[in-house]
Amino acid sequence: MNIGGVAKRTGIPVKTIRYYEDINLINPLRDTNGYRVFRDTDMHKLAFLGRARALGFSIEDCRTLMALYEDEGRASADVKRVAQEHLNQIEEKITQLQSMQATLNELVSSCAGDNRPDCPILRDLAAQ
Amino acid sequence: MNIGGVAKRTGIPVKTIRYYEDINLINPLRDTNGYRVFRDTDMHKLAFLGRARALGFSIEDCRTLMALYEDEGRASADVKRVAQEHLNQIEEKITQLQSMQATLNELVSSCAGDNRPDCPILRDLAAQ
DNA sequence: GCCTGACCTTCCAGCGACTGGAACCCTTAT
DNA sequence: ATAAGGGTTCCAGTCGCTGGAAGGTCAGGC
Repeated sequence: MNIGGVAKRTGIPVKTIRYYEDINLINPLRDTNGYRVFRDTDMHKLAFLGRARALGFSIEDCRTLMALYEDEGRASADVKRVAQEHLNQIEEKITQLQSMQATLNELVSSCAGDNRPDCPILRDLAAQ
Repeated sequence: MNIGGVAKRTGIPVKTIRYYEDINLINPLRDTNGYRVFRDTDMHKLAFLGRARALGFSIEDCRTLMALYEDEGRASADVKRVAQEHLNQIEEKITQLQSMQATLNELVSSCAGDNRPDCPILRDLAAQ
């Protein structure tokens, strides 16, 4: 299958697929005309990548996870560690965003939002 | 005051301050030796930027907010709109991250994390 | 007057994960 | 023969810094 078909099937943009080849996440064959030819294994890998990326794993994490997936002798502990660390980072990020959200919520709801210049949001940012 | 002192006072790294000048967020004077000289207004601007960035506003939002701050004839509605939009994006991001968190939590807690290869995390990613 | 060390300067490159665009080749249908 | 719709490579840009190289400046001690 050509790259366009793969993009349609996996939902991963053509450019992204090419990029994944560039950074050696996948390694499709080439036709005599130079076109990429994707086998089932390539499609599987892309699907795997798509799901891992959707869970927010970094490209390097994806690389690690794929390697573990292909290593029959892996220890599930290694997989779990990667996932746990990623989960921790997500939780940290959520906490951070929630703190921003709380502050912003307060500021936004205390701002009249009319055509007068007086604004508690700017007052807070200027910390007068 | 020189850039080093400003960095210490505001907590904004030297490199970042120079970058802010580069993109015309601030405009410190220059001494005869070429050193940047920061007035109170520059420090104020930097503090403003620091707080806005800490609330997650993009650099372009910061530019807009600073312009509004300096415009005595502003309408608070304009400020509110910027903040509200930003808040919406933060809330969207939180929702997204929480969904990842839920999935990852399930996967992580269902993985034995021992030295055997069997792993529900990889099974899920492979969607076998 | 010189040395050292801590400042300061500019400029260029790199991060992550794509994305857009230019310039060009291949295939298929009309 | 041509046009549309694939495919290819390569380069540049996104965002907000950050690191490093190469060099100028300043203050204090000898």
